Amino acid sequence: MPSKMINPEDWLTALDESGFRVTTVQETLVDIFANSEYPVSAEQAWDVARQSRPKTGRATVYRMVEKLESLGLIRRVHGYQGCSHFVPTLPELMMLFICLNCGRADYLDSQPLNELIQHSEDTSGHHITDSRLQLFGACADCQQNA
Amino acid sequence: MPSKMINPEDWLTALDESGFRVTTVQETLVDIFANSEYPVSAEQAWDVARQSRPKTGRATVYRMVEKLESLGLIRRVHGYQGCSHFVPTLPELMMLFICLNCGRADYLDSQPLNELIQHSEDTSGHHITDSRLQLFGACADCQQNA
DNA sequence: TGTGTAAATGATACTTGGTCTCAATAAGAA
DNA sequence: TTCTTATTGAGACCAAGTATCATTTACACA
Repeated sequence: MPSKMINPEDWLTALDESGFRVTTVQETLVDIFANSEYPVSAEQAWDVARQSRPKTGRATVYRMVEKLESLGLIRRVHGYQGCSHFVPTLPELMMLFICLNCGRADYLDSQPLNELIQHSEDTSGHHITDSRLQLFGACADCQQNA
Repeated sequence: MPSKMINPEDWLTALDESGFRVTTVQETLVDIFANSEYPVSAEQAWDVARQSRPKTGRATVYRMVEKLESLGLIRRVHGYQGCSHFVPTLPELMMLFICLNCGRADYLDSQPLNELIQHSEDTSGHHITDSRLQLFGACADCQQNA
């Protein structure tokens, strides 16, 4: 489902426009992260990358993850097999749901979260600049097939 | 603020009732985690524990963190200096705010989160069994003193 | 279409956070 | 007080992630 709205070409353009050189490793890694419905860790991406590009270095993968994260193209998934997996970012859909059965990621409309944050700011007096919401459970498909 | 509602004695009782033996290290570590307003990591707790109990072992601290977390007495803070810090759990106040300036943790009423989860279940068809919400920003105090 | 230069890469050494093992210690039931 | 067993401390170990540095490659410009 994310793949419908995520275009690896756009990621390469974003990297290019941020002054990074576009290399073949980058293309390989962008494809891996942009096209998965499941959260992907750096180590997993490294394994996959080496299938088509055996000399890919470990550090290169970590460096790439850092770039993609800093450009906001991927985001870290917390509390699912540790905290080292990433999914593509969809700005208007920042409420992330992970199915504990099949592992698939789904993205939910952020509007309710925005309202919650607004309400929390009003009642607590804190100024909220960043938020992290993740939901876990059984996805609609997995409930049907249970 | 959490200290007002958290009683280290209750933690020791909970450990006892779960069949764990109550030892002096446990008392030391329970005090450390229960009394801090700031998120505490296992390594930090180890450092503090050794000030009063120099022979405290590293593994012991990690084992204790595991017990406290499994009993739901502490919870992990994600995305603040990594994901290895813990704060006491306050069941009705599961919306955690961390001030990026002073580092203090504040707990907000979970009711808005419960409603958000209910709404998300209804609209997505997923069955949500667990959630994680964290807010970051500048706390009321730090805004005043800025 | 080459060439120079700086960025990116790969190999590998290293660090850090966390786990495992096992002999010694200590809690608490009898 | 004694016996049993959970807990502990020390240190070896492991895996994820970072740093270093010589080599390679993108790409600006001639």
